[in-house]
Amino acid sequence: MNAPTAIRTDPVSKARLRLWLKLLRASRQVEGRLRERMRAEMGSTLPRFDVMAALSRAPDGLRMSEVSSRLGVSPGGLTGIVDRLVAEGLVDRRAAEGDRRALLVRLTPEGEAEFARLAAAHEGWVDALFAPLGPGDMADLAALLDRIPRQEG
Amino acid sequence: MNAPTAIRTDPVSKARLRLWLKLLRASRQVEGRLRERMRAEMGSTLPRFDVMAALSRAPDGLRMSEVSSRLGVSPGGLTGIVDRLVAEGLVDRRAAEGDRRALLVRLTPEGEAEFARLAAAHEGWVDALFAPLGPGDMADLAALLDRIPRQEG
DNA sequence: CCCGAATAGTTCGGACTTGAAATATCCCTG
DNA sequence: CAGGGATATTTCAAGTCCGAACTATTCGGG
Repeated sequence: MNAPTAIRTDPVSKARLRLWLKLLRASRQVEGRLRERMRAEMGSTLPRFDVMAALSRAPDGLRMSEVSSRLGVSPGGLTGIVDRLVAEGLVDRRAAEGDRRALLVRLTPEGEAEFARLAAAHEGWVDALFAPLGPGDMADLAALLDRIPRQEG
Repeated sequence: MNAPTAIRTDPVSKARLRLWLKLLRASRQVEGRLRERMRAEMGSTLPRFDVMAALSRAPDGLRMSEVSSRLGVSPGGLTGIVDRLVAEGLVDRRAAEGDRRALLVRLTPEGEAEFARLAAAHEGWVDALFAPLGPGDMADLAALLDRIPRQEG
């Protein structure tokens, strides 16, 4: 009678699907708000900000490939973003010593100032968006997210 | 001495920033894998799949604006995706009765078959990616994600 | 030393994204 | 019943993204 073996769609996999959709929605929600404010209040974009954030930690510059892999953006896509940052004078691109294939990309002083401005605003926005989560919640959420597989595998 | 009031960068807001980056990375990681397999194994894309998924729940069709708001994609962007689905014969777009501004979009029989194929594969991929999380973990994660603000606010 | 494989970047084509402007239609109010 | 504001959709420009093809350079083995 109503044999459980006849269940067609495994409820566990459906639950995982719903969880994934929830995770995706949450992430998109936050990202969308950050992008909107970055555009409207700062006149910039998240990809530009991400690249500047990576460079801000490396005063001596990073190779294109290093930025690309750290941000998880494809090398082709990075070229365009850096092109625009260079055109705006926020970033500096020059040959790496010892390897004529590679380029070193670095923030200019203007780029550092601009990044400081964007980073302060960005941190405040994130702080506000995640305010409902207490310290324990944050630790729990971080631990759970760590259980989702990374990279290759 | 060492007055706490002098702390320059609030560690709580830094922790929130790290948490957001972790959430973003997790989400991008999963999405990237799904996109890759959708492309390589199914010859499709996530946006197409998302639109078809929305339509699959509405046998009588949905308005462009309904699909757009359900998926959180801008109306302009939706036009292009639906254009391509129509060109492939997977979707059917026709005038709504009683409102000459609106269009009803619906899966064709071919679209339903294609969606069934994609959905089965997609569910399996998500299932595998979230396999490390047990039922309790999933409930916890869902509850935490629900604490992040939605929509306008 | 030299050639082929690996690596660094760019270029290209195509898809998707947003936000703003333009069109068309609806609906409400005076 | 006419105008005006709201709504539904498309078009457009700009940016971002991927993946594949291409160029340039480096490195390793014979």
